Amino acid sequence: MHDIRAIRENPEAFDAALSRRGLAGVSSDILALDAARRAKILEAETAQAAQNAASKEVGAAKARGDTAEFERLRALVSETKAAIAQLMEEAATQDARLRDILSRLPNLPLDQIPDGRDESDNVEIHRWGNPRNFDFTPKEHFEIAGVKPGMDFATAAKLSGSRFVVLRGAVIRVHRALAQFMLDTHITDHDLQEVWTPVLVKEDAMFGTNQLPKFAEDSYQTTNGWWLIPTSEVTLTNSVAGDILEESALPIRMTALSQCFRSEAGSAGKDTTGMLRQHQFEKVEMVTICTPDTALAEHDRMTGCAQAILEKLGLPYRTIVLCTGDMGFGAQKTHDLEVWLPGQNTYREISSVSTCGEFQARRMNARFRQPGGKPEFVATLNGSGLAVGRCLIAVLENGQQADGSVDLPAVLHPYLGGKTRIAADGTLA
RNA sequence: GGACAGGUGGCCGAGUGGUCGAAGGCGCACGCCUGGAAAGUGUGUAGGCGGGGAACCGUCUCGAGGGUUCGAAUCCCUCUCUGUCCGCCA
Repeated sequence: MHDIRAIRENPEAFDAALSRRGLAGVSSDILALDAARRAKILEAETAQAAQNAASKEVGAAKARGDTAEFERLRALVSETKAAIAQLMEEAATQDARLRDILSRLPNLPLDQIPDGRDESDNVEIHRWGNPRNFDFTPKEHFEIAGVKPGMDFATAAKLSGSRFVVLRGAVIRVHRALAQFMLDTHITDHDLQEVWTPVLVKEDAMFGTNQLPKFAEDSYQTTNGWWLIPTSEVTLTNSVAGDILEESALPIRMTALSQCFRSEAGSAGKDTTGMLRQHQFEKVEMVTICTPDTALAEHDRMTGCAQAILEKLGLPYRTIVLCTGDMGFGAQKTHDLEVWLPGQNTYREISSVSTCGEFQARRMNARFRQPGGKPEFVATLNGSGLAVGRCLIAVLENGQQADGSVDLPAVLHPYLGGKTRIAADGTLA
C-alpha cells in the first residue's frame, strides 16, 4: 500500500512511476479524495472537541449539585449528538475509501528497473551452467520411463481432478529429499531460521501480503472464512504484522517448507500436462524482514541463496530482472530464476525473489524502531528457495538417460540412503 | 464441541460510570551522586489520524465491533484470542 503523504508531496513522480507499469496516473483523483477526507476529519473532530468539552461541563455541574444547570447542559449536548455521529461516520467512510483505493494500486518499480511491457523485455543478468548435450531427444519429465511409475496423474484426477498429482516410489523420495536438502542448506549455509506455519489463515494475513482484495479469485477460501495460503510468504511475512521491532532484531531471515494452494484461475490451457502447474504444491520459501536501507543488499543475498540450491544440484539456470510490465503487484524489484528444462528445451521459472520495500509493511502495520526513535516501517522480501515440484522436474529432466533411467545429483544421495539414480523400471538404485 | 476464567502501555499490574491515555512497579533513556561503577536519586518514557513553520493543540485507541449514557477501561450484546477442566482426536 502507498503512503498518501508521499503522493501528496510528489504526485508527478507517483504518476510517472505508475505509468512505467502501464497504468494511468491517478494522483489527481487521489489527492482530491484526500483533501475532502481531511476537511471532513477536521470538521468532525472540531465538533467532537466541542462536544467533549460540553460533556465535561455537564459532569462539573452534576458534581457541584447544580441540578438545573446539569439538566440544561445535558439537553444541549444531547441535541447535537446525532449530527456529530453523522460527521464522524462520514469521515470514517472517506478514510476507508482512500485506503481501499490505495490498497488496489501496485507497488512502484525502483528507478533501476528496466522499462518494458511484458516478459520479452526482461533482462538477463546472470547465467550459470551449460545445458547438457543429449545424444537422444530428451523427454519431458512425465514421459521418462523411470519416472512414469511414480508420477500418477490418473489416480490424482480420480481423487481431485486436473492439476493434481499422486507421487510414489522413487519419485516421491526424490521430492522429499529435495525439500530436506533445500531446508538444510538454508539453515546451515545461509543462516536462515526454519519456521513451520499454518496453511489456513485469516483474511487480514492475505491482505497484508496483497493477495487481497484484488486477487481473491487466485486463492481458495474455506466455508468458515479461512484462506489457504498460495505461498508461505503469507505466514512468514505476516508473522511480524502489527509489531514494533527493535532495530537490533533485524534482519529476520526465515525459511519454511509448506504446501501451497492456487486456483490457477486464468491459466486455463497453460502447462496442462505434467506437474509444472498444480493446484497444490510444495515450496520452500524465504522471507526477510529488514530495514528499508538494507533491502537491496538483502535482495541480492536472497537471490544468492536460491541460486546456491540450483548450483549444488548442478542445474543450469539464468537469473533475470523483471521489467516494469512483468513485475508482480507488490514488488519494487524482482529477480526470477529460470532453470533449464531439456524436455521443453527452454528455461522455466523456478524461483521469484522480490523486495517489496515498505509496501507490505504499510498494509500489515509492521514497524521497527531505532534506539530512541519513532517507529518506521520495515522492508519485506520474499523468494522461493525453491519450488520443490518444479525442482523435481528439473532434476528428472536434466538427469535423464537414454535408457529411461535418471542420474540424481550427488548432494541428494545422502538423503536417499546412498542411492544415486532412478532405474528405468522406476526403482531407486 | 461443552463449562469456567481471563485479554489494560515494551513487560507486570491497579482501576465497576466523569477530572483516566490510565496509579504503582519493572525495563529503557537522560541527568545527579561517584575516581569509576553498583546502590541511591531526579526527570522523561504508547501509537494512529488531523491541524500547525514550530512549540503545541484536537481526535481516536484499555482484544475487535456494536449498543446504553450528556459522559464508558468500567454497564449490555456479538465476535475473537488465551488459559484451565471435560469430550473427541493425528
